[in-house]
Amino acid sequence: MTVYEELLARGLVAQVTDEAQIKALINEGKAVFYIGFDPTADSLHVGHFMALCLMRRLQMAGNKPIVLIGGATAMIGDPSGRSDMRQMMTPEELAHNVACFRRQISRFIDFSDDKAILVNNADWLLSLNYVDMLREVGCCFSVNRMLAAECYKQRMEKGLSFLEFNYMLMQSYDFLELYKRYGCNMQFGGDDQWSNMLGGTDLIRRKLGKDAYAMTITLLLNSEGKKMGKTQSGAVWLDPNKTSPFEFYQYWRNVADADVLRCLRLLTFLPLSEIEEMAKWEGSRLNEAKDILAYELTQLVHGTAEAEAARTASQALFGGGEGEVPSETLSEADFTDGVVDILTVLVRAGLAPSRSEARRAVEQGGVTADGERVTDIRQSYTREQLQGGILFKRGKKTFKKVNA
RNA sequence: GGGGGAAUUCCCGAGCGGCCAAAGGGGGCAGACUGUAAAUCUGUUGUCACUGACUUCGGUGGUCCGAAUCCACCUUCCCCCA
Repeated sequence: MTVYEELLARGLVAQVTDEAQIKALINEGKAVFYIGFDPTADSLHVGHFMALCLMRRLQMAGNKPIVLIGGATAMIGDPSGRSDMRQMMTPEELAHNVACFRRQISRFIDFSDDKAILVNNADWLLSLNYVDMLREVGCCFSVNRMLAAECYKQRMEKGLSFLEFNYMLMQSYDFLELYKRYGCNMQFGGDDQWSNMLGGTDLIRRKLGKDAYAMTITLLLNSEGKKMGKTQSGAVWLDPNKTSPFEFYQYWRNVADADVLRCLRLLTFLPLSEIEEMAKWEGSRLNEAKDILAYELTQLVHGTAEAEAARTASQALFGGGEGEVPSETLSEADFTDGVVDILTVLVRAGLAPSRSEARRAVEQGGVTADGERVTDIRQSYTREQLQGGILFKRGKKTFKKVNA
């Protein structure tokens, strides 16, 4: 199976400019392609992960990846598909984010022996002269066409600032610049990037009279059409300090039945034949597929040791075996007269954001300590009781081992 | 630049002087049922020293016994005209 066929079969391909050309280029390993990552946070998330995996697949097939960090574009903010303007970041925040991105990306892509390139568009965008830019690049864009683009639809109602409106030009300029510098002939990106990417291929054609190609990756949506990789407390991050390997594992272990197969295909490197086998599994057996999904992804992002640990911990909690569970150690200050009350424990362990919520959880019978339901909000524990650690659960899926 | 309108709790959105911690929906959380799934039903959803107190309705100041509700100024956004 060729690389392109595999991408298709996995459902990774959303839109392409010229399928025949793209197919030929990447199958023969002749693509020099780039994907841009705007450092809008201090960690990559699942969407980035998909893009990086795609890079890896293509790199393995002999193509050359260029990772573009959007140090300059992040200062503008891509309005595509957004309903609100992004918050402007300070240069300090940006520099920090860029450093975080670099560190994480290098874990996924092999930069040795010039097999891949990492660049920052701040290196060329920041020094541009406004009037020159308008004359050279601005003249190639039709405002009429831009406004008609699907990605601005929401913004046509809520308002779109001129700042953000320029984002498309910046991204297009990046593609042109990379084409000139490295012979970059292809750009990949999330499906929401389609118009920006087309802007690039258009610009290259107008300025250089050359063809370049673009392909977008399917957005990771669940069966209800919502973006995956998000929890109520925010994104599922790749940084273990922001989303622990255990939480990361649990996120995937808990996907809906209807989404497991799609996730396996889109996110893992497991052979398609194996995944098709799992498609035959029904009912509760799908839990096995979820475990495989969770394990595979945790391994890719955090390594085998962490994946094993997360799996063991998970099985311990839900199955009854033994394993390392996330824990929290109380400090002297948490004890009053040698005891801690249940509400303090829940808040300190991060199982409840406030005492009020902890109280409600207990009152509604949602809290257990070592399997025993806690029924009294005045319940308290001595240092000795906590010495060996007590497993507190809030609901079925959130827990912490608490030690004194 | 001129004219009109809006800002409410996580989101949407009601409220237009006391009965407002603020309707309704969505989302979240918990319980029942389950397979760590989905669907369904129930409860809950500002904080705390929790049958009470405190802080919240863009910001600041004011009127009033009393303001999310009235007045002034400010900030931001939307719409129409240019």
